[in-house]
Amino acid sequence: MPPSRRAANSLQSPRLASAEPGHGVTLADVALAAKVSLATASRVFSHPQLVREATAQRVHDAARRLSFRPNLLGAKLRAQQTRIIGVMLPTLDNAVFAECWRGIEESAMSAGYSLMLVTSNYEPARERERVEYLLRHRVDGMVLTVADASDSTVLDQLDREAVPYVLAYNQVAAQGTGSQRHSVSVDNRTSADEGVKALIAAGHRRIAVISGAFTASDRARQRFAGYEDAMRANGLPVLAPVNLPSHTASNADQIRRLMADGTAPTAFFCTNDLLAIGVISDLKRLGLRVPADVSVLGYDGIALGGLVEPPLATVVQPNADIGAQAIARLLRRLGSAGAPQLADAAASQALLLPHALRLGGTVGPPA
Amino acid sequence: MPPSRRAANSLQSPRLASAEPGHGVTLADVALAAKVSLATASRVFSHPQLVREATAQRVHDAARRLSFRPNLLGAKLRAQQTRIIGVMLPTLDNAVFAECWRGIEESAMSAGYSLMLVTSNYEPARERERVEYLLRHRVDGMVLTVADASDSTVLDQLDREAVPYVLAYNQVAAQGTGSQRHSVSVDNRTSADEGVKALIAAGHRRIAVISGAFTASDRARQRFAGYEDAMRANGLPVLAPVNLPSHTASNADQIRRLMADGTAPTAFFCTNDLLAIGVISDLKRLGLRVPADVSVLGYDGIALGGLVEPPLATVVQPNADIGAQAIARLLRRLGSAGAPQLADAAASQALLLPHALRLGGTVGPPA
DNA sequence: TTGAAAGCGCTAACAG
DNA sequence: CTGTTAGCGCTTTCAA
Repeated sequence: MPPSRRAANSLQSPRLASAEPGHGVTLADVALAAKVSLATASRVFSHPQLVREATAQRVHDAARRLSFRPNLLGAKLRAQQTRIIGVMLPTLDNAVFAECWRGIEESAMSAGYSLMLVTSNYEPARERERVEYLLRHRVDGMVLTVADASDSTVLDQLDREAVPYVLAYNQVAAQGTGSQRHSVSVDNRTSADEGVKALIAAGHRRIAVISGAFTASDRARQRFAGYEDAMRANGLPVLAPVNLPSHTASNADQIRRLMADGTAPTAFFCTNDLLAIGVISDLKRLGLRVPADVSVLGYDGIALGGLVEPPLATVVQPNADIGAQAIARLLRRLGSAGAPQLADAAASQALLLPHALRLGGTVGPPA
Repeated sequence: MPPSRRAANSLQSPRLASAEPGHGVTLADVALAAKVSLATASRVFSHPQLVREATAQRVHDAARRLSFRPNLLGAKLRAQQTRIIGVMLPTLDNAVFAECWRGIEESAMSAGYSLMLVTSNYEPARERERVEYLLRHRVDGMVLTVADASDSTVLDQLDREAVPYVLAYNQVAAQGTGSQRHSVSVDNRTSADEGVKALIAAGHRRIAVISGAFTASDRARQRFAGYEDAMRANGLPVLAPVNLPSHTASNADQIRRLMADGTAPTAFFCTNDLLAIGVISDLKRLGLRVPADVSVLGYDGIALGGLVEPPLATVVQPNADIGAQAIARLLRRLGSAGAPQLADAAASQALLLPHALRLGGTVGPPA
């Protein structure tokens, strides 16, 4: 048999025996049934304005009748763009990122984009692996949070390959560094500074910082810098940060040691809410009352913090909005695919969203 | 020009001007560089055992030199299977599902499968929309949690189209109903029964159930049934369930009304931990102490519950494992693509994972 | 063990 | 407005 031009639809193709409605029905089948060409059928779905109303209707009818379901794979392969956005977050176990995902999913889906989510668990090695994975899927762009944006091989790679991406939570230097990186975050340092100043305004002088590993989070470092700013501005002693290994386990021993000291702090600034909730419990187990004996200020503004009693005092970030804006910015970059770098170079690369302080609750005057 | 058979690799193809390493390099380029055919190059990656060691090495070298990155789209389209698993969860804002995702991601990725996550927000309409979306992406199968597995158009559709899926959290009737649905969950009714019996053993007689909307969660209904079992078995009065609209807002008014009643309950069984944490706070705001004045038992065993003080007493589900097992079962079904229904019909469709009670903490004897 | 050839399902020039 | 045609990048018979 010569390489003959078969009819658009080969009836003898190895169709699976099982009759799965919608499965195996191709656009060609629909075109055949609607008595139009494959191209026209295609247009009905991708460029409806190019096809006459009546024709479109015939195609739609046929599609419905055959329960046609477009195979996005074919479209993507041919179109050389997947309309998939890769998302890499450290973990979903921290509500911050779960809330962020809500914003991401909502704005991506409503813009007709699909998502592929991976988590890095704050590990740079896993970041590389997961990003490579997203790249193999030919995502059109990425929204991600990396451990350390100022020293990230993954970001370097993305830059090198000119893959459009927008950072979420990671805050790139305002400007002047020449970095073309885009980010959406709050101003970590300034907001932390404000939070700690509120602690100082409440009368606290000995304030300690509890944080996760600095290596796993540039945000934690920036927030610590904000703490330093506030303390220095008030002539108060900057205490060495306490870096706790786990957010999700009791760190009672470390807390006990801190409080046993003659010069125990009267307030804690925790660089994230999850940590703050753990610290509050540890304090309670030590027989200390919050905020009567010790005040605790968190950072993140996860919904759960507002649910507990007393409510967690914290620096609130608009988590869902961070996700939504990151997608929005990425979409803008993807839209102007021509010369994106130049197009919005004037616009600030680092979008800073407003933060808020939620005080009261776990913050009160020193004992 | 006749429909001529061009060389495998067309040099005049519209390559984008931008030099993006790895982007645009195809298997054909690699084959050319390695001086083998496209077919051989392909085999090196998909069926290494079919190709001579030395040849494979040449191909690998060329691939590395050109920074070749396989385009999964081409492979998927041709292979007629995507190795993507669709995952639909109600929300990630409830830590139960975030924890479950961890198990899902880990076992899927390590099996070489990709994931596509969508959330339904407990809304059947959105369930349909999101599932259709996953289907268009031609996922090989799905792991999902639906609002109500016993009345789900989405599940009916999946059955009709013979799409392999495994339910997570939704617990299908043990057997006898003839349903071929697969599920991984704990035994909701039995575990709730045990939890409530523990409350009774602690001395409680008036126990109320606080739950989310029954329509949004068959688990909530099953857990309520477990409560009924426990109460009836002990000759205690079954109180009407209190269905709260939101997990993430204060429901203080409803709680106040309940407690104002002359016959206020001495213990609450909340059908999920998030709810329990909210209820505890509401109780505290009413000036009631937990567990001194009122006991609270949750359900889910989210990590956070163990962090608060006092620790949340609860029925613990192995969330990450539910996700991991759901993937494992799905993979088994996908593997034996031939006659899956018959192959493991003997095995229980409904995998019940062990639960555990975590007592103490917010549960004590009645006042 | 390797190569040639035929598509997977869809889109997008280019003609008509 | 519609049809013809040539692939997107990859896998997989079928032959050699």
